[in-house]
Amino acid sequence: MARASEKHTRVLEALSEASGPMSANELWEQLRSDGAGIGLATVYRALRRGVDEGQLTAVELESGSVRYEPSGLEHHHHFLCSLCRKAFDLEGCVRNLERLLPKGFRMTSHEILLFGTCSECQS
Amino acid sequence: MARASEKHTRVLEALSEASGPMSANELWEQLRSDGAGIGLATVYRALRRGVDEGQLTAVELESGSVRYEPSGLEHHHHFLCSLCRKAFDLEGCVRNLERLLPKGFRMTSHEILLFGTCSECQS
DNA sequence: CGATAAGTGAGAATCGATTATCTTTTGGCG
DNA sequence: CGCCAAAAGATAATCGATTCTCACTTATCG
Repeated sequence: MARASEKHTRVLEALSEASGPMSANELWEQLRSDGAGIGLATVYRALRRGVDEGQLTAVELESGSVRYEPSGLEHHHHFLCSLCRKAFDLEGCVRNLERLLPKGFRMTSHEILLFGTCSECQS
Repeated sequence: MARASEKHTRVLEALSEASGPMSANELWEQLRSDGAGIGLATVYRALRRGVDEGQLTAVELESGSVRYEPSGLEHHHHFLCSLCRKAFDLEGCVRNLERLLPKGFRMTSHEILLFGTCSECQS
């Protein structure tokens, strides 16, 4: 049976404390620099199990890298910093997206992504 | 010097007639089914040159595949059909995106992506 | 008509992300 | 304490997308 092992827990914790969705690699680097001896494979395992068990959700903001965030967050969107490549959660949404929809199309969800430089990279 | 060869031209033409950005593979399949004997490598070459020369722009709507569209289109967004995976251009935009921006962040561009089923796949 | 640089096709090679493998470690329980 | 399934680590293998290689074809220009 699945155990809430320490490494597994740390991956989930890191994500719930993050300011935005993170990729496997970002998590791996952060956890190591935090002093956790953890393998990349373990990070991937934790992410996969997290998604399978419903605690995590995968978000795809750009080609070639999937990021993860805790499930059940309030509806929100993301900001992707062009310099550090980090993703940040944004609050709020916009209205009337339906009016962009062509006739005959049905919309089930949407995504808004802002690009630019984050406050860190501004300096 | 670069020549405007037939194959190269057909890739650009296909893109300018498309109803949305297309991936290398989509272009390849469409051109072949249109009766053009063309290799995948040639499609990639045409796309790369198109981007280099400024006629094409790459857009990344989902992880693992880059799509291309003619440069210089009016500002617009995209719809991605969850069934056929095709991307479609949308007209119009929304206002007040700036208000989503956290303090200290600078926005240089944005992207809006609607998901659902296209009119074709509705039936 | 050549000559030659550009273009093409097909498949091998590469690349980054992710997964599998296999051995070692660890947590929980009798 | 000792057992054993679950976890973890390290690294090899895989996967899909893209690029490279190389032999062959085709414009273009003198």
